[in-house]
Amino acid sequence: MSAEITVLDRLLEITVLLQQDLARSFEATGLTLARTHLLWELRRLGPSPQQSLATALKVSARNITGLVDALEATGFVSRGPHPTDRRATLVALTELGARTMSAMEVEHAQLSEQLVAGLSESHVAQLAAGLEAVAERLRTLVESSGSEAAAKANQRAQS
Amino acid sequence: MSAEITVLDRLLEITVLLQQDLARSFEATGLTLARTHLLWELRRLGPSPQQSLATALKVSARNITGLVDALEATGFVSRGPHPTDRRATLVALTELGARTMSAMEVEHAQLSEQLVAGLSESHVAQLAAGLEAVAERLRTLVESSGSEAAAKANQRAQS
DNA sequence: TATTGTTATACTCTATAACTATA
DNA sequence: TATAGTTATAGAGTATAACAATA
Repeated sequence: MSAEITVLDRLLEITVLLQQDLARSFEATGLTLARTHLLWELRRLGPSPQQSLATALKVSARNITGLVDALEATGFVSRGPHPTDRRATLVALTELGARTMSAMEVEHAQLSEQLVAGLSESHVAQLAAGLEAVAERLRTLVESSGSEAAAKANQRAQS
Repeated sequence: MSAEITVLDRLLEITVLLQQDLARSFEATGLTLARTHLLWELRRLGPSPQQSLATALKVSARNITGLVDALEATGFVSRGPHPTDRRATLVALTELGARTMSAMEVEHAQLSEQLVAGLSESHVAQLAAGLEAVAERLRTLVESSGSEAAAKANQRAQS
């Protein structure tokens, strides 16, 4: 019983620590978490209309406008015309943006190794499997909450 | 090599999912993450001066003023005089605040169980041990970055 | 009519600096 | 002099709603 609580508590602790570590690695570039997240997706997707980024980041279109404004002003991305849709703009990584993301990818790989340094192959495999199981349960919870959220809110509002 | 990457990537995914799930559970109460965090600490510490809360949450005193303002306006906490130091105010949970935190504690326990539901006792124990190892490495990284951060920033600024 | 992106507006979290009242 | 909390100011992230240009 207390063992289960420990897993969640450890995950919450790790959540905080990971964010601190990521924030530290951004400091040197002047980037923030939200802006880096956008760059990271852009590297994965290639040049994209803002609408695609809004969907990928699960964030409003207005929010993307602001993030791209800031990233454009600091030289990490550029806006260009969409080849076929004149309503849309294509956001692309600049050379600086691409270089920054490459460096971040290296740091990501280093952190991956450091996190499990000293653990045996089999322990790492077990850990990965356990995390996959936890992630699967969380995915189910979050997805199902989409439909339950409204019902719950109504329930409590009436009580 | 790719196994290590999987552990970090899983943790990052879980980080996002956990925050979504927590946000969902706040929705019903009208609380936000930052305000709930304050209430959670208050429940642990008991009635506290704002300065103690600033230290516990690792956040500026100004920030605490804003959070307590909002929580006071919505009835979750109350401000009272400090018995011996007339400069300080004592922040305490109201009956609503205490009731809300009790409910949240129950949800926390339920989530703990759901996360590892279906896993055997020994798997859960292994998972907890693996997470403890990862957390330990992260703690070391974040602590050491405190002194390294300045040096790294200088390095990159010069290159 | 529907979609893309922007302007307008607003709220939350966060920080630093200056100031007041007390220690 | 130092500390607790507030006011003043600022910036980042987020959201909804109204609007223009284009599909």
